Amino acid sequence: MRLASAVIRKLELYVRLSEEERRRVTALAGAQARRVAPRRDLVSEGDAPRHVFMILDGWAARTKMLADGRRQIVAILLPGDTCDAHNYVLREVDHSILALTRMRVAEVDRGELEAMLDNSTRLCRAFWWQELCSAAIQREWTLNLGQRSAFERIAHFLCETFVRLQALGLTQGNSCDFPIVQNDLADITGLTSVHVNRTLQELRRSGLIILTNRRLTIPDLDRLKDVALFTGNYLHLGREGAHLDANA
Amino acid sequence: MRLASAVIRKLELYVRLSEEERRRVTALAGAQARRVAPRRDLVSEGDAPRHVFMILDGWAARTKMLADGRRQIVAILLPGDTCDAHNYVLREVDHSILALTRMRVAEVDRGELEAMLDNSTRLCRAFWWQELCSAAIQREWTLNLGQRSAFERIAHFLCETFVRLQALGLTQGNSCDFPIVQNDLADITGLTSVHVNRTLQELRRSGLIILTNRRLTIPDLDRLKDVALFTGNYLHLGREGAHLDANA
DNA sequence: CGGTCATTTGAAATCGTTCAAAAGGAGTGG
DNA sequence: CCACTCCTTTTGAACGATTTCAAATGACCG
Repeated sequence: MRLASAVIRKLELYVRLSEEERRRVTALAGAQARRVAPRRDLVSEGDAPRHVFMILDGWAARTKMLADGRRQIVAILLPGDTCDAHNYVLREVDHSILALTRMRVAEVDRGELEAMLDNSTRLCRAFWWQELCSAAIQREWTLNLGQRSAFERIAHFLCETFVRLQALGLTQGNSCDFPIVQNDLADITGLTSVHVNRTLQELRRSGLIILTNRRLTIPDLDRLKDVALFTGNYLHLGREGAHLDANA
Repeated sequence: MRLASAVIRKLELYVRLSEEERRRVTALAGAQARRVAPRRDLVSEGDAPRHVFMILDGWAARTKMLADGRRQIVAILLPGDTCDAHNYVLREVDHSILALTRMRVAEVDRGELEAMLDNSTRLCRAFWWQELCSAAIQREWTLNLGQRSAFERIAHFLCETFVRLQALGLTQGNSCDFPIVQNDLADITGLTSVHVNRTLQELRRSGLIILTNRRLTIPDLDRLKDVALFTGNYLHLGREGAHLDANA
């Protein structure tokens, strides 16, 4: 099943899985796949947690709203991401998940996921690792919003997203799909869309990025990282579970 | 042992524990207690994760730094908080933990913690719940920094902290200890300390808070919540695990 | 009583917002 | 294939929130 390949690739950023483990993940993710149209909510604030979502394809955003309508995107979910694996502990979710593009999502039954994890320490660890990485990204976003200027902030988001995609094999050379519109970018960075627009122009003028037609090119990633004060350490992409590899 | 009482109280915000479970937690937390002086790092960025920390007493901050020295406090840790229960999965930590006050901390061996959790689904769930709450708070901080004005932002932080303390029984009527200096408040809210100072004055002038001598009084919490656009839903303090209560 | 750290104040500069409108795509139905 | 609509991007000018820099004041500790 090609469908679940992003999920497997994501897990294997942490640890190499056995054939059997890969088969199981594939079966689980493939069985309950569903299509979602862009701009649709996968989950709405206040819902009781139902299933665990695995993103097979497409981009989504975790969003939070204030009573007066102000909206913040608090996380971007990319192919391979599993979200809310343990949320069933809570009574209701405190945020929404919004499809940014056309998507394919597996809505996994939590019991089945647990059964799978009970059978494999390695998988269990790999899912743990994912969750810790999301938490680390969330902390980095806090830093991003609190300390970086608009210019650095947008540059940082672009670096982060590019590196995340790269790890999954979803980049082509120094470019990648980038389906996020300026309005969303504003909700990600806590800026107005007007200022996002001007700042993007500045990034373009500096030759740091090329962004047209929902496609992003970063001619010199190291230079962009520099201006963004980006270090990838918090993404924990160094195959940190390699000592647990199957068949090693 | 009085020492671990905050830890127990925190866990019991989620689910009522059995005598036996309480005894175990107490033993675990009490055995490896340690004092920490204010302004000392408990954990430094780049360290390999060692133990799990349980805060018995005092306040701490999770901090992240940029290469040029800018610093952001990404979370406040209060008595009863357990941090980094599962961090051992990662190679190195991507942030520091700084004591804001004199503290008492239990440095728990991860194996012992796991052994305890293996023996009790209820405890396991309760620790889960804690971790999910921290993640929810982290998301709320992202919203806070991205969307709220300086005035709302500080008000929101004060609400959140007061409510968290209240849940632990660490408030006295409408006031509580508040050991955070304006400089730290600046690093929490992503503002300059000068602006924090002015905004605090504004909050005082509006009669929303009284803050002197490391002591915070909130004459009308509902009013403060209103101006902060604060809703406590993300703190998940509704005894959400009550259906799992021991002896119920 | 001196020293260190935290709070407060002022004035000028800057970054980012606001409001309003124009220009540029992309898709749809006639 | 054109006309129309909707959505996204871009532009301008004025305004406002927050920062910066520098210095004074106040509180606490040894």
